[in-house]
Amino acid sequence: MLALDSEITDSHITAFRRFNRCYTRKIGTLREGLLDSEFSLTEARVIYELATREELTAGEIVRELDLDAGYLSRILRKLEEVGLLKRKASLEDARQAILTMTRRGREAFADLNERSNRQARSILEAVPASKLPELLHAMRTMEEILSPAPERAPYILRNHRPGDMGWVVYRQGVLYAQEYGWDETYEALASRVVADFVEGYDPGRDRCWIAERDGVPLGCIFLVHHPELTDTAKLRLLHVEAQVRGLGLGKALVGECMRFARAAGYRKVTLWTQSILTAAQHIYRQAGFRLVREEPHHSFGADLIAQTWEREL
Amino acid sequence: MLALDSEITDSHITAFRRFNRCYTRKIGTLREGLLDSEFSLTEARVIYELATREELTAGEIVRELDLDAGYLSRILRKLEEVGLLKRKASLEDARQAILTMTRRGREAFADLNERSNRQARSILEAVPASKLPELLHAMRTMEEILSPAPERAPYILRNHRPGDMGWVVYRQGVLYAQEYGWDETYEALASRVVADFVEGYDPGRDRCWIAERDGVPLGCIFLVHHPELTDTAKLRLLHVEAQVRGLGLGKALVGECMRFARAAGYRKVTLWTQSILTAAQHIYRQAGFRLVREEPHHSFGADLIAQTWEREL
DNA sequence: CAAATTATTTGACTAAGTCAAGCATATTGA
DNA sequence: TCAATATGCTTGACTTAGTCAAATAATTTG
Repeated sequence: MLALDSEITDSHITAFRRFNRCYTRKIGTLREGLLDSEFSLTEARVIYELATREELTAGEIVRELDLDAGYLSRILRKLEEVGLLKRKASLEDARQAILTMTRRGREAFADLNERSNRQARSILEAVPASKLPELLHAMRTMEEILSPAPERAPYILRNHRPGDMGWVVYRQGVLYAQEYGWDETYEALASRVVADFVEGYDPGRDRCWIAERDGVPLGCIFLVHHPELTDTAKLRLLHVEAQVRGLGLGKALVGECMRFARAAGYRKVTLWTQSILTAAQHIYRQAGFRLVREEPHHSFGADLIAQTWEREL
Repeated sequence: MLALDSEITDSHITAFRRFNRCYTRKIGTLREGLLDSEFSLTEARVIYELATREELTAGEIVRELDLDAGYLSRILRKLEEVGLLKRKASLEDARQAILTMTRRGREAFADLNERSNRQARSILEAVPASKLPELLHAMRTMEEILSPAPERAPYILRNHRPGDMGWVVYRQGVLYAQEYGWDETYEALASRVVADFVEGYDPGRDRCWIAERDGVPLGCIFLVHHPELTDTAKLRLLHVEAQVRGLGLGKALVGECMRFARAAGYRKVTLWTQSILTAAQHIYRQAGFRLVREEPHHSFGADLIAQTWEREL
């Protein structure tokens, strides 16, 4: 298609430029924080590179920060003169010098870093707490789309802590209301499940995992002991936030669960789900579960088919 | 953890700063587009102001763009010399001059604009077409969150809908964990309360209000019928988000509750709270409640004094 | 109407960055 | 092998962007 070799319209460009204006203004305030330090913005960027990556050469910094080589040369001399930086001869190439920060250099970096953190914090503090996850997610999205960085966004799995139980009920309530129109009785059910989990919590037999990135929760799963059968565990409340689906997060959560179940000595894991939650079914099947029972019912304001899945360990 | 008065963690700050680094770099390439034009970035900003807003004075530009007055003075002289700008005497104040672009000035602006558009387009063209909507959505999200909303929308009180129950548990869990170090058993309790509310919901006797602004929930309150006493209601789960305290939201929520309680025919409203929640006590007292009982207990991982308050209607 | 304030201009200055030439070392190809 | 060329870094000379304080003229205030 020759004529339309892009789908970019004027309104896209307008939106993009409007964002730039808005963000440039925000960033302007960030710079002010460095203003009373003894380093210029560029010097601070150089110090950042030197401090966060060991054994650099001048050329690497030039390429990384896209600086003029002469300018950098002077900056490095200044840093060396004030004792923040040491050069040592490179064995591979006598034209280069290996740059390393001195202890004082690392201190200067720590100070700059602290300043920047405070600046960043002051901006984030002005954001309503409820909007913070949304903001951080939007930033991450932009980064991943704009920068060709191929590395897959890392997430971490951690156990629950205060705040998580409510988050689970909250997000699942919103999610299932949005996607399937379930009413608040689902939240009531989820509330009961988390309440039971917390009150009956036995660290050897129960566990909750929260998947998190940049301090923002992305998904969760629970493994709880069966009320009657000692050798059976129940997998509950699996969900993955809509924006991060397709990264294998669900699979990772279930995998973590199964590892724990095995280590805890369970012989069997069961789970209860709904037929319309097809993405989850795929994950369960992959994890070795099989569907053992189906049953129509009316719950959460909808007609559903409940499913029971099982897997022997 | 020290008394955290915000929920901003190191990982949030790291993520924010990582985005800034990434985006600063992107913006750097945007500037290059102006490099081969005859105007500096600041000159371009001045031209933008002059072209998009008629009848400016120098002082207005100084305030709008936060420039040094002397610097601006020289920029304006340059623009006038090359024939982009005309000054005419102000009738109101002879010290000022009214600045207007000439036809050539508007052409120069159109040219700059075109350049910026091409730059923006070239960045957007590098984005896979399938990711474009996601990118633009993320930008708009950031803008809306970061830039101070122009109109101060007042809050509204509305009844609950799907998503709210979970939000209540979530926010209260986070709030009390942060402010008082309560553990997740508080969330378990709140979960049970909302579950009971939903399952026993009787529209004539029970109600939940969510305070909301711009679609963002800010606080909540519940009024539920007493399990045994027909003429008694219980007020539960009052909370106001930290950022909007001091606006009288708590008072408004309790007031709404009391109006409903009267209309529903209750003769008495009781509530159970903790002695450390002093801000709430003030609201209860103002609303005509009186403290009838205190009792020490250990709950939510803390030593507390429970209070029962009552008010006859 | 004098004193204080405001809007703008001017002169003197500095910080930040660019460009090109130069030097020493490395690499390449006849 | 060695001359030609490329690379890594430095230096000098320069420009551009921006700051600061004093000056000037008009306006407002007590």
